[in-house]
Parts: sequence; structure tokens; C-alpha cells
Amino acid sequence: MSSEVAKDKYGLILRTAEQIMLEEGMDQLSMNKVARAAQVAKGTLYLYFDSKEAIIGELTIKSRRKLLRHFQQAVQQHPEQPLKQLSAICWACLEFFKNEVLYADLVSFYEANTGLQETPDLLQSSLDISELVIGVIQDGQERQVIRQDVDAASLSFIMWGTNVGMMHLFASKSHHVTEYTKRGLPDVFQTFIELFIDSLKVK
Amino acid sequence: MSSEVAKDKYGLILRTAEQIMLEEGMDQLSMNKVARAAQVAKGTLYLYFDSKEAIIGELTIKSRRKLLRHFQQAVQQHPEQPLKQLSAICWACLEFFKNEVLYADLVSFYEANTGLQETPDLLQSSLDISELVIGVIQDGQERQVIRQDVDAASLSFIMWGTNVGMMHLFASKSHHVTEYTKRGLPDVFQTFIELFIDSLKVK
Amino acid sequence: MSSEVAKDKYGLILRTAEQIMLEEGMDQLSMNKVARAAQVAKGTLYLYFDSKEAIIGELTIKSRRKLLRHFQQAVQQHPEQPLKQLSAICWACLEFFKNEVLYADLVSFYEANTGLQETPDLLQSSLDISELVIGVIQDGQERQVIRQDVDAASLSFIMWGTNVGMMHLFASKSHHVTEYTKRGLPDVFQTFIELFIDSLKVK
Amino acid sequence: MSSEVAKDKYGLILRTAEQIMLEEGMDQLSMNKVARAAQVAKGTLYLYFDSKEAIIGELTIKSRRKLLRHFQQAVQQHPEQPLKQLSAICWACLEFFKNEVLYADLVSFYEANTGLQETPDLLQSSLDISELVIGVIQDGQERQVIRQDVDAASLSFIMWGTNVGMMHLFASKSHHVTEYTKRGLPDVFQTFIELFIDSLKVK
DNA sequence: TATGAATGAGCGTTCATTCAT
DNA sequence: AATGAATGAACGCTCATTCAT
Repeated sequence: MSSEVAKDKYGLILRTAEQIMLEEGMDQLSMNKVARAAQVAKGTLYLYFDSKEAIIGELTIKSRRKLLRHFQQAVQQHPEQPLKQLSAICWACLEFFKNEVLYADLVSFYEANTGLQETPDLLQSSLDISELVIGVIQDGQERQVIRQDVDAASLSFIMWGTNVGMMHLFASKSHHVTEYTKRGLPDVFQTFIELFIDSLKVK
Repeated sequence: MSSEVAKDKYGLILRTAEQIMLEEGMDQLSMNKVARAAQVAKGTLYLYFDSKEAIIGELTIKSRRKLLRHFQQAVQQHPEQPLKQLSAICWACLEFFKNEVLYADLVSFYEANTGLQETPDLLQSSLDISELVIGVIQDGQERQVIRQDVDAASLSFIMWGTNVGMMHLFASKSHHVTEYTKRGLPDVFQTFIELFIDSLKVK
Repeated sequence: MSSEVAKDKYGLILRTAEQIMLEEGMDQLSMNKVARAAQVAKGTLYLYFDSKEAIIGELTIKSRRKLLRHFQQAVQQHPEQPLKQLSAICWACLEFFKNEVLYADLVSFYEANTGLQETPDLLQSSLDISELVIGVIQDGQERQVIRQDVDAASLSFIMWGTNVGMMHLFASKSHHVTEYTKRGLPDVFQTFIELFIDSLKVK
Repeated sequence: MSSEVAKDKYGLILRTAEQIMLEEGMDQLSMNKVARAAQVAKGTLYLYFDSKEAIIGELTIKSRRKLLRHFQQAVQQHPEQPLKQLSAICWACLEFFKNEVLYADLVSFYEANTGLQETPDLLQSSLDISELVIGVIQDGQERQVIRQDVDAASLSFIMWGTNVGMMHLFASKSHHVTEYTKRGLPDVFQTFIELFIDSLKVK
């Protein structure tokens, strides 16, 4: 048991880095902190990762893949009902990002992580999500439940941008939101989704 | 007289810092650069501001107030037409953020960095914007052009969250967006607004 | 007194760096060591010098200028006698480098300090020495006391290369040399100069 | 058998280190690179060598021995003609150092870095060269083609010092030399040798 | 004999902040 | 009120060396 835990330095470093980012924010991540928190020498980090960027890159890929899996599940739960699928994707978003905005920063495949160069894996992890969403929207357009006067890509970007925006809002202003609206965040999010889905429907 | 000079220096520092941020980006701001560019000693900066963070905080307030003014103008241009007012507010948003990513970072900086404390002024600058938007929405609800089944505060937050989300999307992935959609950003934004405004209308 | 000493941080840093180089060799110089030895914070070094390279650059220029002055004096002491001037220049070399080979590394205007980019000042300090020596040789050729079948530049390079070579030899093998020859270094150097000067003479 | 394998590994490490130094320069040698290139574990290096320095020391000895062999060949090619032998030794020097700065660094590395300890082997490798040259000079003095007013040891050191000096000059400033003299390095070296040999002759 | 994961002091450099003047 | 020299912790990263296996 202990050997299992002890040996997975790679995972330990990744998890520690993630923890620090969750607690202090993405730009507060430093190799020093990771080493200290992981109880590992600074040099050890570089046995497992080429650079700090590589750690962030790996974390990003991991997050995106996890998110993709959530999206896929969401889609599978509502076969042949594209609108419900999109709605479920949004909820999966909320679920995934629930506690921390970090994941939104990390995952946002449309968003640049400053200075982080796109490796093939990184790019692919982004495209995979993109394709899934676009696919659902196109399916909806073919089934004539989603308006066809807007291209699927645009809708996909809008959906992603607004979702991430809502995540940020919730992460940074949750208190504010609940106080003013006298409603819970999921409740408000529910409204957001309804409005969004509603606007997608063919009239 | 001396207070006037002092106030000037306060403003000078602020303006200089803003200039640097606009030219080089938020993370390139350093007290050294500010002091040099403002032709002021480094120590002097600390007579007027407690910390670098305080400067950024003030700039954030300034930015939000500027944004508020733009929103107010947008509202005034379409008297008694709440939907057009909201639409104009969104466009003002885009306009405001268009050229300078800085403002997007600045306006949402404290929102995105949960670790930083919101000062009362900072909070107020945010509330002022909220109130304006809420007012417009409530007006629309009273005039029965905006659906009444959702409270104005919720709609206001959704509008703010999604708008900022779109700004971030554009700021960080404009290339992606234009490449994938084969459309210009304003064009995509136009779609976003249409969908959003449409979803607000009473059916 | 103490204020005079204390205030000359620039000189202090330079002198400290020189000391470290003399004691441990050029490649053993580190900003850490300089800071520690000079009893100054690491950051302070960068108030006075842009980089470690800049320190070495300044030291190089200083050394070259000092050497040039020695050369000039050597030349002045033997007006209109080029061979004696060259001989005196060689002796000045020995005198200058007496204790430490560092100066040979530092000063060698024909030699590259790895990675040290030539600033105008650095280049000029090199050219000044070059010109002096070449001038003396050309003078000797015009006066027909130095052989004219070899160009002055070549002779200048040979003189410099062999002199620096002798300095390195003495610095690294003084014990060896004295033991094998049963002579003092100046004595051996005297022979070196005689041979060299002799070989320059017109036959 | 096992000793044979062990010896192979010893040689393998040495050859690998030399290769790296030849390709990337002396300061680019790292134990990591050696281990990787030799396909040997890092720890294994320390079974055969006490330290990185020890490797460099051994390489220095190897280089000096190789140089000695070149010198011996040079001597053999001109039997009973000491001046030609010395001249040939100098050319062998140039030839040896020509393509690779490494050898110049290596041969004179421990000479230039006073802080490093000379092991007996290291010293001997140096003495061997000295002795060869001294022998040739003494032969010349006995044959009365080399001046007898200077002891052979002194001449030997002068020859070594000036030769190494010329090598360093060429290695570090070849561009300067060729540009200023408008001659090729071998050409300039030829002049150096002529002057030197000339100065050795009995008058 | 051989491994290679792990170390940790070290590198050059930056920069927000302090404080004696 | 204003200065700016000085600080020192922190940054990302390297690498010779050790040691449990």
C-alpha cells in the first residue's frame, strides 16, 4: 500500500500541483511550492516533468479528458434528444467546475493559457470536446430541433463561452449572486440553461 | 494646493500604471516600471498606494466606472426600449473590451482571483453596474417586453456572466473562433446577443 | 572614511568579484559568492550591474586599461628604441600578471571570454592595446631595426600569444619550471624575451 | 573476464565523455550526458571514477599521451636533425589542436585551474612531454646546432609555453587573427615557428 | 557489479517592499 | 512629502553526487 502510494511520484506531483492551483490559483503555482507540498526535492520534479509548463499541460489534458468523459455520459443519457443532450452537457459543466474555477481556466479549450504552447496532445484534447459539442448541435440541426440559421461552430463557441462565463461568475460572486437573487446557484444556472436552450430552438 | 499636487501624483501613478498595462499586459506591470515611467521615486508609490495590488484595485474600479458610463450612454440612446438598451449594453461591452484585453482582465480580475480581498469601493463599483442592468430589466418587465417568470437580478447576473465569458473567449481565442466559424468576432457576438435578447422576450 | 568606503558599492562589488576570480578562477565567479563576500544583498548587485557578464566586462575593461597604461609607460621609457620598447612591454606584461593568471584570461584582447559579448567599450579597450603594439612594431620596421618580411599585425599577435602563453605557464607550473631549470621565473622570462626580440631583429 | 568487461566500461565512459566534449565543448560535459550516451546508469560512472573531475583528469592524461605520441612521431621523422624535429613538434602541436579546441583546453586545463589538484599520473604525463622536448634540445646542443648559452629545460618550457599560447590564441581568436593579418592561421604559425627556431640557432 | 530515483545546494535574475535620509 | 539604495525571498531550472535496492 505504502509502496504503491510512495512510488507514484508522477501522480503525486500532479495531484499536489492541482491542489495548489485549486487553493491559490493558477498563477500562484510554483515549482518550489509543489516540491515543498509534495515533500519532494525540487530536482525530483524535473525527473517527471520537463518544466512547470509540462505540469500545467498534463493537468490541462487530464481535466479536459475528464470533462469530455462527463460530456459523453451526458450525451449518452439522452439518446437522440440533442437539446436535452446540450442541457445535460451544461449541467455536467457545472458539476465538473462545482467547487473551483481552476478547472474552467485549465480546461477552456478555446482559451489560451498564457505562454503554454500547444502540444499535439493538448490540441487533441481540445478538439475532442469541440467535436462532441459540434456533433450534438449538428445532429440537432439535422433533426430540425435546433435552428439552422446559425452554424454549429458559432453555437458551440457561444455555448462554451457563456458556460465558462457562468462558472467564473459563480466562482467569484457566488455570495453576491445568492444574496441578490435569493436563489441557489443551481437554480440560477437552471434559468441560464433554459434561456440558452430556448434560444436554440427552431421557432 | 499641496493636496492638489498630491492628488495629481495619485492620478499620475494610476494613469501611468494603466498605460503600462495597456501597452505590455497586466502581468508586465511592475512598481519599478511605474516609478520610472511616472518619473517618481519607488518609495513615493507607497505614499499613495499600500501595495501594487492596491493600484490594480483602483484601476479595476476606474475600469468598472468607465464601463458603467458606457452602459449609461448605451441606455440613454434607446429611451424606453429596454431590449434595445440591453442589446446596446452588450455592444458597449464588446466595444469596451475590443481593443484592450486589459480591461477584461481588470474588470474581472478580482472576480477570477478569489484569494484577493474585495474592498468596499471595489464591491460598489461592481454593484453599480449590476444595479443599472437590473433597472433596465425591471423596466422591461414592467413594460411587459421581458419575461416576468425570471427575476431581474438573475437575468442581470446571467447577462453579466455570459458577456464576460464571451469577452474572455474572444480575448483569448479570437483566432480559433474566426478560423472555425469563418466569421468575424462582431458577427459571432451579434448572434450571441440575438440569441440572448430573444430568450428574454415574453412569448 | 567609513562612509567613503561604504558608499562605493560599485567599486566594492567590482573589487570583490575580482578577488573571487583571483582566488578561485574565472569560472568560479557567481553572483551568490560576490554578494556574500561583499556583504551585500544579491539584489543589490543588480543595482550596479546589469548582469554577471557586465561585471566581468567591466573588470576586463579595467584590466585592459591598466595594462595599456603599463604598456604606454614601458614605451615612453625607451623613446625611439622600438626593440627596447617591445622588451619593456613584455616585462610590463610579466609585472602585471605577476601573481595571477586571471588577468591574462581577463585581459587577452585577442581571446574570447566565452559568451561575453563585445560592447563598444570592450572592443575599444582591446583595440587600444593592439594599436599601441602594432605602432611600436611598425616604427621599428620603419627604422629598420625590425625585420620587414613579416607584417606588424602578425608579429603583434605572435608576441601577444606567446606572452600570454608564458604567463599561463608561470601561473600553473611555476614550481615545475623553477625546479627543472634551477632558475627563477624572471630569469627564464628574460631568456624568453631575449630569444623573441632577437628573432625580430633584421639580420 | 569480468575485469575485461570492467575495463571496457572504464574505457567506454572515457571515450563517451571525450566524444561529448569534442562535440559540445568542455563546459557542456555533464555526468547525465555521459551516462545517457554511454548507455550506463549514472551511478555506474561513480564505480569507475571518483568524480567528474577525475574523468576530466583521465582525459587530460589521455590527451597528453596522444600528444606525446604525435611528438614522438615528429621526432622520428627527422632523425639527427634536432631543429627540424623541434619544428615538426610545433607543427604536430598545431595539427593536434587544429580541429578541436577541446584538446587545448584539456591539455592545459589543469594548468590553468590552479585550484585543482595534480595527481601523480597527471604530473607524469606532463613530464613525459617535457622530457622528450628537453631530450631533443639537448641533442641539438650537443650537435652544436642549438645555442648552448641557455639550458635545455628553459628552452623546453619556453617552447611549450609559447606553443600553448599560440594554440589558445588561434582557438579563441582565429577570426581576429585572420582578419587583421589577412593570412591563414597556418601561415601565421609558420612565421611563429621560423622566428622561434631561428632564435634557437647558434649564431 | 549495476542501477536510477532522489537529493539539495546552486545558478542568474526579478521585484515588491522598506527605511534612513 | 519624497527619495532611491538596499533588501531578501522567490522564481524556474541544473547537475554532481548518493544510496537503497
